[in-house]
Order: sequence, then C-alpha cells, then structure tokens
Amino acid sequence: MPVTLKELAARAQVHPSTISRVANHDPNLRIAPPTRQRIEALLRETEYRPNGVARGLKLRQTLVLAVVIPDVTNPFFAALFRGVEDAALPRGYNVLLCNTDGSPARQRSHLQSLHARRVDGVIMASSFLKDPTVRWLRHQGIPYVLVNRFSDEGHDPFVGSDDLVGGRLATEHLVELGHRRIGHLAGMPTVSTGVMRRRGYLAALVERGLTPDPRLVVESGYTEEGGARAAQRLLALTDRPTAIFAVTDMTAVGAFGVARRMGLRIPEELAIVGYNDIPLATRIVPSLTTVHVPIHEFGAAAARLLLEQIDTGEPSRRRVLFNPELIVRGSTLAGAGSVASSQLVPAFATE
Amino acid sequence: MPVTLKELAARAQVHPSTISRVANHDPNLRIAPPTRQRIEALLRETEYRPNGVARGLKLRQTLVLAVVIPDVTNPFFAALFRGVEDAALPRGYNVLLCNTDGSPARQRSHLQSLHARRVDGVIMASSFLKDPTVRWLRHQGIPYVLVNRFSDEGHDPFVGSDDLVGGRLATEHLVELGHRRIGHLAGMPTVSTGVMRRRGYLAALVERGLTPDPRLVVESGYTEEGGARAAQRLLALTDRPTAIFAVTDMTAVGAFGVARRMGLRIPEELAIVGYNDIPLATRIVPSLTTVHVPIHEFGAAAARLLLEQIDTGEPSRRRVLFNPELIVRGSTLAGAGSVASSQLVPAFATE
DNA sequence: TTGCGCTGAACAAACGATTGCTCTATGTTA
DNA sequence: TAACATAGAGCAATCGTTTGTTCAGCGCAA
Repeated sequence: MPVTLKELAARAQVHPSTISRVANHDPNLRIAPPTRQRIEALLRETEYRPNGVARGLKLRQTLVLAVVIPDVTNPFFAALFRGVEDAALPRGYNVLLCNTDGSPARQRSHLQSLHARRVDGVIMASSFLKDPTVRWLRHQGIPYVLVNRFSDEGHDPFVGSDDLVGGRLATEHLVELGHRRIGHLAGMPTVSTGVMRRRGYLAALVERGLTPDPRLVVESGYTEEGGARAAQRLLALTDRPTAIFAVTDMTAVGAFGVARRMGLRIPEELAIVGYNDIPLATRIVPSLTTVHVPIHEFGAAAARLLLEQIDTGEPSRRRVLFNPELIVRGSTLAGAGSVASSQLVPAFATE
Repeated sequence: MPVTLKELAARAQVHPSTISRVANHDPNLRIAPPTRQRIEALLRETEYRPNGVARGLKLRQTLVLAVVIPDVTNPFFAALFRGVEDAALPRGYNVLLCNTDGSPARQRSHLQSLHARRVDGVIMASSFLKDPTVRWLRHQGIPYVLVNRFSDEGHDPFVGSDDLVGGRLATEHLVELGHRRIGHLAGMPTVSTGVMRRRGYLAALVERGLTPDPRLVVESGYTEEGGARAAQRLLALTDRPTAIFAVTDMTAVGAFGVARRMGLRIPEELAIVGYNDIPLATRIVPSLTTVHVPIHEFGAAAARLLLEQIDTGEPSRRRVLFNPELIVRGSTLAGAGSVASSQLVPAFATE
C-alpha cells in the first residue's frame, strides 16, 4: 500500500537509487536541478517515507529502544519511561515497553524477543543482583544501560543514586526525631536497592548507637500489597516500632493503609519514611516524608548513556549517580506536611 | 554478530532455505532424518532466532503494535497499557508506547513514525472528536482501534464505556444526596469523554428538575493541575457548589487538593465524584466516589479487536462497550469510605 | 533400456532501501 | 583532433528470510 522507491522511480523515470539519494539529501550527489525538482515534488506529493523495516535491514539499525521494567502501573516506572522517551524521541527513536512483573522468566523471554527484533538498545530497570539476563545482554553485545538497580559487581553502565546514602538519610532522620525502635520494610535481597537501602538503614542505626533488631526488618518486596503485609507483621509485634523506613514509596503507602485500619495516627503514633518521591507521596494524607530521586532524569540520563554507546559502538562502563535527598513531610513531622506541601504545590495554588 | 541462516547453512552443508524450513517446522517438508537431526542440533546449539527485521520485510508483518496515549504517568493510561500488553504478548507481539501529552502535533508525528516502521496496528487512546490523524490511519489502511475516546461519528472500531450514562450516574448520585448546586469539572469539548460526560451531567440535572447553571461548569482538561485550577474557580464563586462531578479521577484529585487548602471538609462541605476508578481513588482520604470502568480490560479488549483485524485483514467497525458503574465512597458519603474500602481492600487486609 | 515417480535438496526471486561503482555523454584542454 | 575530465545517471550487490519451483539421482515397473 505505501509507496516504494521502485514505484517512484517508475513515475519519475529515474533509477530508484537516485530517488533514495535525493530523499536522503546525499551531500555529494550530483544531479541536474530539473531532475532534482521533479523528484522532490514527487516525494512531497506522495509523502514518501522509506520503509523502516527495509531500511533497518540494510543499515542494521532499527531506531527502536526497549525499556524493561517490573510494572508501568507503578508510578516510579511510568515516570522513568517518560524520561527515556523524552530523551530518545528527538533522536528519532521509538521505545518499546516491556513489563516483567518481577518474573525472571518473563524478563528473559522479553529480552530474547527484543534481541530477535534487533532493537538498538535496552534500558533495564528490573535487574537482579545476580542476573543471567544482564550477562546475556553483555555477551550478545547488545547495548544496554541499567537504571535504578545495578547488578553483579556493578560492571555495567548504570544510572541511579546511592541507595546506601539514601537509606542512611532516611533512618538518621527518624533517629533524630527521637525514634528508638525503627522498623524497615525491606526490599528483596536479590535486588540492589533492597540490599543497599537496608545496609544504609543498619549503618545509620549503628552509627547512632542503636542496636539493630532483626525482628524489625521485614521483607516487603516493592508493591503496595507487599508493604501492607510486611507492615502488618511489624505492627503486630508486642513491642512494635514507632517508625518505619519503607524501601519504596509504594510499600510505604501499603503501610499507610494498614496504620489507618489499625487506627494508628501518623506521625504521632507511627512515623513513616518512603523512598523515590513519586507524585503520590504528596497526595496522600499526611504527605509522605521520603528520599527524593530525580526519576524522570534517571530515564533521560539512561537514554543518553545508551545512545552514546550506540553512537560510538563501544560498550560503556560509565555510572551516572544522582544524590538522594531527604524531603521531610507530614508522615514524620506533624505540621511539616502542610509546610512541605505549600512549598511543593505548583504555581496555580498560590494564585 | 548474531548467527544467520547463511552461516548455519555453511556449517551444516545444506542450503539456507533448508534450514529455514526446519526452523519453521514447515509441515510439508521432505527431509532425510539424519539431515534434519543435524540441522536441529545446530539450531539448538547456536540458539538461532531468525532476524526479525528481515523476517518483517519478507512477511510484511513486524509483530509490533503501538499504543498512543496522552501520558503514561497518568495511572489510567498505565493500566490501559498493561491491558494491551497482557493480551498482545501471548500472540508474540511487542508494544511501542507513544506519549502525546495531548498535543495533536506530537500525535501526528508519532503516527507518521509508526507508519514508517510498519507497525502492524495502532491502539489510540488520545483521539479527538475531529481527528485528522484518525482519518489518516483509516486512509492509510493501518489497522487501528480507538479506546476510551471515540472520534467523528463513531465509525471506528472502539472500546470504551457509555460516558453519557456514566456522567448521569455520577450526577444522579449527587442529586439524590440532596445537592442542588452541583459543579462540573468538564473535559475538553474536543474530546468525546468531555462532551459525553458533560451531556450526562446536564441530562441528570434536567431530569431531576434542576436548572443547569453555566457558571458551574468549568473546563478542567484531564490533569490534576487543570482540575485544581478549575476547582479553584468553582469554589471562588459566592454561591459556590456543594458538590462537584469531575470528568476524571485525576481532576478530582486536583479538586481534593484545593478543597483541603481551603479548609473545606469532604464530603460534609464539598462532595466530589470522579470517573474511571483508578487505584489512587482508594488511596486518598477520604476515598473517592467514582464511576468505575474496567481499565485493564479496555486495553485487553482493544488489543483483541486489533488482532482480529490484523488476522482477518479486514477493518472492523465493532464497538465494545462496558457498563460504567458507580462506586460510592467517602468523598460523597461520610462513612462510606471505610465501608467501601473494606469491601475493596485485597485479602491481606482481613488477615 | 526407457520412462515414470519419488525423495531430498538446491535454486532463485522476492521484500525495499542503500551505496560503491560503472558508464555515457558532453565539455574542456592541449 | 585526440585525450581527458566531469556531470548525471544507471547498475548491481547487499542486508537475512521465505517460499514456489526446479533439479539430480535413485528405485522400480514396463
């Protein structure tokens, strides 16, 4: 249905290659002005666009990137994706979105499919610490960038923030507020964010002279449901914590729900700190104290790092790190909610 | 880098076409058992996967779909996308995600790019009532399905719900609660959901003997910011409404923020109804009364309708409609929040 | 021995675009 | 006038698969 070079060639009475050169603005093309005009008119008239598939076959580049994440329904990953798309689009790339639901099998199957499609590069935000699929990517020579979660010894191009520092920041804040029993909704031991934030949590406790209590660390995974489940276990303890550091905002939201159903007032009876500063953090009541990371910028930086590798043809080992930043809101400091929120509301609110 | 048919052919001492037939399990292939085994062993050993690009060129199908939405950062569209992916993946399709930010120009540019890539089909959730790009899709013969928003006279394959009914449902609920002055945060007059829900709102008022007041209808668009802006205008009226029907949950959330900053208690001083029932609706306090639509199913049904067209090669005019359903929660009925929420919480909450 | 029918593969033409190279006029210079 | 440079195109290979067709060789019956 769409017009091809051959058809245009027939109509313009020239060879297809000539059309191709005109369409691609070949700089050292010698052509008679009338011929050029005839062809250009035809190109405009037919709105000719080269068949991307044929072009991809010949040029060995598809102008397609892929983003592999656990679940776009999680606002963190949605924002991350936007960062990637916003950076990739001006360069002519389109972006495939692959949700793994945290399943290694689904991840593997996605990557194989992406490889068969010859995508130009992969941005992965769903990697595990020991991740065969990451090694597979490396081995296949597919350009890739890890984002938010690193893998193995960190010998991959990576964009993220220092989760150790972030975990410490969050925990120190709670200690400074006077909390002695601080629980942790921990991520998975197979995921870098999980181990690093937990490590930051433990380091902060020890540095402040508190003795970590293993019963106060409950694995929650990264979903709201997991957070709720874990919070429930934590709050069922006879000597329950007065504060919780949740590995992500979504798990913190899960804890919120449980606290509300138990009738615990936040922050008076239970202080909660999250991680990532997703938009939802300012919409719940009280607003959520959290560790801010530039999510959109994560995606954009990852895209740039990936495109750089694609351009140079060289795999990179660059690591782009952003500083995590504590944002104090109402879930840890009564009154801070409104303060923080008035600082954070968009301009329209002050009209 | 990846292995090709030709290389395998050289190694197996057969012609590439033979390898291809074995790899594709050509049913009427006659081949000597030893040869077949030799080739199959080679295929397994090298983990051969046909080059999708070359395959796409030859077979004229890319096994790629595209989803075009305003913004995946909006939970509604994120869930919609998951619906599409979940239905398309088992059929071997991957899905491109395109965000338009509501800009017709960006939408047009995306579609042109998708066309050049020869995606097998497009699912569009960002269409306008008069939308040249929809007509362009039709004209180009690209299989497509509209979802949530319809276009033109509705002569397109479509998945969604009856927004007129939904708007009426929401408004009737408020009337029945005794509200006389009911405001409407209206969608855009260029978008079907906007006009239909507004029409439903007006119909409900008239049917219940109330006189619509034009000043109570303020255009908000579909973002939280827009909702906040519009709500602010509405609540600044001397004779301000006691209830608001917002065209979407996100705009309702914007109104929530404004109400809170103005110190208005919800639902006592201001009742709010949203639309779509996104997950956020149950996470805010009080939880949001809203018109439920099966978002994930929208996406899945759209994908099925699209694949059906791709399979048959025939454009469809089928319209898949789901019934909108009112979910009463705390933002209109004090106390209903906890009731509704206890009905809606996942199993873990009752442990 | 000729001819026929199979089997088991190879052959070759697409799919559309890109690009180094070749070729033919024409124009220029010696 | 002969030699040569240059402009303006066409030629053809290639990217990796798919698939209709051809073809060589063999067994077997007439």
